[in-house]
Amino acid sequence: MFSKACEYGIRAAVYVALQSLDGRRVSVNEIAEEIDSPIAFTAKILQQLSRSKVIHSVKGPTGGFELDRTEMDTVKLSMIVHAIDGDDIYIGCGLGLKECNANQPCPLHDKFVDIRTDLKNMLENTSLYELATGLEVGLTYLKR
Amino acid sequence: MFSKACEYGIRAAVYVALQSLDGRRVSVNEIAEEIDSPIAFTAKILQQLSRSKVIHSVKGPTGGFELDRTEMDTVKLSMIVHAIDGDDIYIGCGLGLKECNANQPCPLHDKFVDIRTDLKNMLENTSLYELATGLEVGLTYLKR
DNA sequence: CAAATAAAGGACATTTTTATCCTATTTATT
DNA sequence: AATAAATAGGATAAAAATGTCCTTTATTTG
Repeated sequence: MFSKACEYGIRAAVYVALQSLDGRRVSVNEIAEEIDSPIAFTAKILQQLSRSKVIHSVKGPTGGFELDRTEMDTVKLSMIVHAIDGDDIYIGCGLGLKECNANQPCPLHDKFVDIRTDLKNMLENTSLYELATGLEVGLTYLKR
Repeated sequence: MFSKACEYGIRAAVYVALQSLDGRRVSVNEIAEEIDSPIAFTAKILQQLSRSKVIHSVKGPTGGFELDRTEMDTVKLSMIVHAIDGDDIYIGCGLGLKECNANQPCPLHDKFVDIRTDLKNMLENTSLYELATGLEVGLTYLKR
């Protein structure tokens, strides 16, 4: 569904949000350790997220990644997916046709649109804050 | 969503079904031409589908690929996806966690399950016959 | 100011996916 | 039996995704 990069990206962003709830800024090393992902690859992804304004980065000692409380509400999963995987999930045809649309639909078009609309809505309505608080109260997990 | 191989596989299978409605057996070359896919790669995918009993292959002159009318009803998209992409779409965690399940869910688990259930149902309830007839009456398209 | 810390970024390596090419096998037709 | 047409399958190539390593840049602290 999502690329590996995107999976790591979401997990990383949720972890950053979780720690930011406590006012903690976190390093790439800590993030990779806590979400069980390859360090250097995770660093690249965090760069992307930072450039896309999904999370905030600070260089130097005591630096790291963080999000302020308002951003956690504003940042939806859709922004992360878009920053890393682009908009394939939203606009692409399920069967890979270039010119598939409502006027010239592929055999799967209508059925696919339904599912994708649900996915899109879910991503656009799910904030990092929501996911981070679920983790905080021990309802969900990020490792393994 | 699906791999390129799977996209080609579905398009190829639907085209085979469409032609089989008219009792026509089709060659790899014709299929690749009609669904606008790379010939040799498409041949490999057709081999997979043939080995998985999704379509029927016949060697030699006048040979090619075909499906009988009953098979078109029996063969669902889920079988094609399973034959080519395996069951990642069904069982994998949205965030790539190995041990994600209802007891130890990732932050996205519940929301993901809903969407995936819909996708699964769609794939399991959509037959090649249904897709082929849509093409036949000119409601849908396979190229571009 | 020097040293240490942490992200940014470039270059490269590995793995997986996608794609091609060539030979072998099967089979219909003459 | 010979030929030709078609799929099967092995070997390889190319491209994309994933992953690693090392240097640069920014910034805090002593």
